[in-house]
Amino acid sequence: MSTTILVVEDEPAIQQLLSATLTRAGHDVIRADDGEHAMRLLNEALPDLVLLDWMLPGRSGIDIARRLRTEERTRAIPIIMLTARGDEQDKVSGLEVGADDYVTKPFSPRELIARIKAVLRRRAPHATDDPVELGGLRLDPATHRVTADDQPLGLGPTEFRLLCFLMHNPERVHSRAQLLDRVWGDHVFVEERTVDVHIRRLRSALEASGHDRLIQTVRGAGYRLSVDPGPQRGVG
Amino acid sequence: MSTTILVVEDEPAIQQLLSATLTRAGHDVIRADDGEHAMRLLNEALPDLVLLDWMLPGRSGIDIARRLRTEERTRAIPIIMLTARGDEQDKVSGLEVGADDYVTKPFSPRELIARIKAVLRRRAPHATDDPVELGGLRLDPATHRVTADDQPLGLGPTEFRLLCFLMHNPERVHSRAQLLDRVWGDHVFVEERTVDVHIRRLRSALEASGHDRLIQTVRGAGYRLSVDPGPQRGVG
DNA sequence: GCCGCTGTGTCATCAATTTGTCAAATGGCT
DNA sequence: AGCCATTTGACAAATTGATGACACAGCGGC
Repeated sequence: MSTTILVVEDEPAIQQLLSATLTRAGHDVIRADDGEHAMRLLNEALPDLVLLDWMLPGRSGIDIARRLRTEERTRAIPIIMLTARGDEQDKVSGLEVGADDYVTKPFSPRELIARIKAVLRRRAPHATDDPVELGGLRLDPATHRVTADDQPLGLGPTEFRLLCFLMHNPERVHSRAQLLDRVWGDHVFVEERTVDVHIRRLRSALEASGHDRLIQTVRGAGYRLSVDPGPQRGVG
Repeated sequence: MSTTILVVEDEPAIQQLLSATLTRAGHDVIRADDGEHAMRLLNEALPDLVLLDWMLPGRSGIDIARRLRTEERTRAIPIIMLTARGDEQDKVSGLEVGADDYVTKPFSPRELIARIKAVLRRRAPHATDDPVELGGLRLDPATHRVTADDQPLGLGPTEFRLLCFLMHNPERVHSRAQLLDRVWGDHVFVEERTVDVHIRRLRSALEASGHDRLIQTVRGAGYRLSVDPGPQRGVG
């Protein structure tokens, strides 16, 4: 998970703790000691999420949040605020300004991580939940079911994702690199040949119903999902 | 999105917050301070959705919900209730009366918007407080009873809510995170693995009658309630 | 107030699947 | 035939889910 988190916290000890916790959880961390500092950093690069202490010297947390929400460029960035325990007023004002969630001090690292994860997940646009159908093959993301001519198929998680991607982007050749990016995730370190293996696994699952012919190999280029078998070599 | 939302909330600050949040999200807002007020507004024009505080002075939220569900004219209007955090009884009674969803206070605006959107999207299904039945399993929100082939079952509170949610949303695969959100509540902090444990408890309660097979594990995705056992891995 | 219950959330551990890689086999193309 | 790209079968490591045990908080009875 290569998400960058901006931590705005004046107390060095807490800042250190936050930073360590987040780093250990696999996030990149940028730190700011106060509002001014935070604003400067925000001008350089936009983080994926802002973790904001509500009680800051000078410009208070609420100011920063408000400003983030005002400007077009930063409006979409999720904000999690750190508040003192039991300060209801903080929570209300924070949520009013548009914070996405809050964590009360003292916080448990696990809880912090969990909330960050939850917020990031919530903001992820829902991948289309509509069923796709093609050449007798039917895949329903919502129920996580696949049928070939109404016969249920059992696929492993990766095969499912692979087929899901192919069915949403049929009639197009996808290189192995593209498939790795889109199906496996951004920058995972996996051999390109591994794609072959999963294509094979997917094919053998489709074999029983003869739907394996939908997955075509384009020599030197990649794979394609198509009802049309395509021309044979030398044939018009 | 020109949806009109009726907000029923007695506390001015919260009402203000709700109104601001909803307006910013592009909804039209009508406000009522109490049950009577709400009823008067409902006589004038029907909103597309009602956001209802469960704890109201005078006529309680549950009364309003019940009345909305009773009258033909208002029966189809989706209801989202606002409950205090962790009030189990509220959640259960809310489901009984037929609320479509609930949000616990304090709530995050983003979450609220998301739930409203979700409810509006699926507006159609969701029987009210009628008993749900599926594959010989029968759950009656009104009496808080569950039977398997007419044999009464004893379930703990959480297991009941879990089963209730699953039976209202069958076939669909729910990730652990989604289940935590929908069954446990908004701002609770529990491990995702805990869902496994409760699924197991629910299963062992259903085991005696063999209904545990209704609860299916979808590896890498979550859980699903369905009569259709689904295929084994690799089988066509 | 004390005590035993019930319901919950966490863990540690075990079992089952899934997955990334290799290396050898296959097959197309020139 | 010779060169490559792709297909396949086999494997060991890594994930992921199922289970049983446990500690603890809340509750009601005594």
